[in-house]
Amino acid sequence: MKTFSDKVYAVVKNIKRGKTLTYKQVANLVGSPKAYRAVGNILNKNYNQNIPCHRVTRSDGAPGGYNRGRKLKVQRLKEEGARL
DNA sequence: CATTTGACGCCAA
DNA sequence: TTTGGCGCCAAAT
Repeated sequence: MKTFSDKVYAVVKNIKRGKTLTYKQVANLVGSPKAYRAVGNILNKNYNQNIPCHRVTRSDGAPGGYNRGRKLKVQRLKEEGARL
């Protein structure tokens, strides 16, 4: 299945440790720079453990949201040494 | 099938 | 600088 959501998963899963991408960047990589909305929506409904969605942040520098609590997200990013 | 929602982004005031 | 409003996409209701 090669749908928009699958591409999003692929991109997010492809994020390496210590690397962070913004929703806009992900949307741009999947081929729809304006689908940033959908990116967040897809990750939100598909909170998957095998997908490092905590490495996807907002362009404003805010961590954004998370399905298990933003604190955890920020904590993980800090531990991984991800920089914005 | 139509409408609403959502972890957003950018621009104008 | 902060707030408000608009635009866009996919999935859920």
